[in-house]
Formats: sequence, C-alpha cells, structure tokens
Amino acid sequence: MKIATFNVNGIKSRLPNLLEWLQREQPDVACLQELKALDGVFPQAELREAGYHALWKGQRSWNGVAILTRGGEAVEIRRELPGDPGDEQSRYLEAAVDGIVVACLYLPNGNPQPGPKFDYKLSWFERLLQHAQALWRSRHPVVMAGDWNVVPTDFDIYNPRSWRKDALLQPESRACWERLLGQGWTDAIRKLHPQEAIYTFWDYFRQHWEKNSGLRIDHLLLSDELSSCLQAAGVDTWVRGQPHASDHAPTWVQLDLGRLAGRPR
DNA sequence: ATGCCTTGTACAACAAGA
Repeated sequence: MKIATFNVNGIKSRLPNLLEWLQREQPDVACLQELKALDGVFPQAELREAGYHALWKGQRSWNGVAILTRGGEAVEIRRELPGDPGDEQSRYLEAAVDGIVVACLYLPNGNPQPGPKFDYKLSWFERLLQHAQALWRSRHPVVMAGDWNVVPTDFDIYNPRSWRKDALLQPESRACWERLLGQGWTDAIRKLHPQEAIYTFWDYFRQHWEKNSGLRIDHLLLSDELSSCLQAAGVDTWVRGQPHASDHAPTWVQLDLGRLAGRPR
C-alpha cells in the first residue's frame, strides 16, 4: 500500500497537477493539505472520475484537509484534533482505510514568531502530542501524514542560517517533534534514508526550486506495527518541477501490510 | 529589515504562506 501526503496549495487551482500526479503515481491513499476552499466546491466528481473516493474538511481561503482513497472507501473517525472545541481551523482529518488509521494533518506554520501565531502552533502541537499518545497506546496500525511545518534538524534544510528565526526551525517546534519521536513513532523518510539530503518544499522566491534550496517539512510517521511494514519512502520531486506547481512535493511510503501481525499473507 | 512568488477574495490590495 502506497500512502502519500501532498500540500496542494489550493485544490481548485492545482487540480490538473493533482490529477496528473494521481494518474502517474497511483497512491492508494493521498492526504491533502491547504485545500483553500469551502466544502461545496471540493472537486469530488473529477477525483471520482480519476478513481478516488474522498473525505474532506474545507474552509474558506485557508487550511483544509482531505483523504483520498483508491479502491475501498475511507471510514471517517474524526474531523477535529481533540483538546480545543473553539479551534475552527480545518487542519485535521482521521479515517480508517483497509484496517489502518490514517491521520491527515496540517500543523500551523507559526510565523511570525514570537507572537500569537507561534503560540497557536505550539498549543496545536501539544494537542497533537496528547492525541498521538492515545493513538500509540491504542496499538492500532497508524500513519500520521501531513505538512508538519517543522524542519526536524539542520540537515533537513539547504542552509539554516537565513531561516534561523523562522518558526519552522525554532527549538520549541523541534522539541515537540522530538517528543513525538520519543513516543516511538518512526520518521519513515529518515529511517530509510538517514544520510541523504531530502526536501519536500521549495518556496516560490529566489529560484529556490531551480537551486534545490529546499526544506523537509512534510512527514509520515509510522506506529510500531507499521514501521515493520515499511518497504520504501520517497518524494515525487518531479511534481514540483511541473508548470503551475505547488510549492510542496508529494511525499510517500510503501508498506507491505502482509507483515502486519494477524494478517493473512 | 524587507521583498522576492503564489493563492484566495474580490476586482484593489491585502492576508497568509514558510
């Protein structure tokens, strides 16, 4: 099973790019972020035509997440990250797909920092830590996939100097990430490619794509059960080089679910 | 220190992204 995460940066404007990627790479599950669209204009029919069922949670102008599945339909588990009923930003969607729990998340950017947006980022991350702990203890096979807006280490960015004050590199953001790994989760890309500079985002400024000046901020974290199923992980960088591309590239894992305990081979 | 570029909203110019 191939599970991917892709920050599309506007699903209406990005639909041709999204459809081309789905057709070429055929992910079984695709977690999308930054739909930037209300629920009513989500391109359900076009995606259905391409062979994908969808769950989505939109919002006007900003945020918005979706889970696409090929073959079986995803069964929605929750549409909000627990812990703050007053949080109205569409950043979390969780579903069961073929016996796996898929959490699609869009962690707040947090800039400028310090300030209220950075406070929101950290409090959102605290809520995620709480919920991740519950998911871990459930012992279900879980993948948490999305745009985490965290550059885990200085190895995950082309040059940390000019980003030192950015919310994505702050020690507080990285400490939350480390605490998550401390719960036991596997950072799939790093597990399989420990020595390789791998990026998932290249901003639109300063010809950063052309110079490969990227950041690794889109991540897939695997629970214990799923980490033993991990066969391959990568980034579909060709998508970033297409005309009219998102500033993120799809990031994915290939899992051999036959290795799950209790499953027929 | 700021803009760089892009999207959405709405139709000018700003908010937000990272």
